[in-house]
Amino acid sequence: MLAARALIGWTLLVDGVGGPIVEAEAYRHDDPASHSFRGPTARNAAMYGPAGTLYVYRSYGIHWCMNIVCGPEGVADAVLVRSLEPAVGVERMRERRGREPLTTGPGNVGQALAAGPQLNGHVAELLPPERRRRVVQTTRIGLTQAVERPWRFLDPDSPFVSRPISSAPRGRRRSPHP
DNA sequence: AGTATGATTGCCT
DNA sequence: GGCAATCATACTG
Repeated sequence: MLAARALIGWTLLVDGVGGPIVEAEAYRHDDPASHSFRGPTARNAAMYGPAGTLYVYRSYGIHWCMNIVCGPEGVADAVLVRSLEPAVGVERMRERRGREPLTTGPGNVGQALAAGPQLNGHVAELLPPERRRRVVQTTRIGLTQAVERPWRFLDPDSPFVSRPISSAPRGRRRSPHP
């Protein structure tokens, strides 16, 4: 899960579209919340590839979510990409999404980058960070298993994270002046 | 502000 | 048949 922290700031590109990762969650093979917890299946096979392999899965029958394998081959540790900063190919993201936000939340990232089964098992294209970022650690989102494990990492200075801190509500802030 | 619900597919018991 | 690493919408107060 240290890989999840290390990935913050790295630019993820798919077919020339993407941006710096600002929010990610770690899923280890021995974690009840991980798709690899119960061993290999047809769906999670890509998780058993070498580090840098993409694992793309269908979420709730609707969304495509992207993971980057971060453990040794055969181990099936991965990092869920939850949010990016829209940086490269923003116009194409807009066409695909049709609304804001473009790349906040794993389902939205998948749509903006046109993730799908054609990407599953491919090698992720990653570029190193261009600047230093703060990273904070919180609990993960949307889980029913192992909810307490603080394996979500994010850049608290980025406006493109799905939630600034663990349990703060989403949405715009109140205007500062009366 | 919070809470609820439908969409839709693959894997689980 | 039930549920899930989600999102957008509709409703309530």
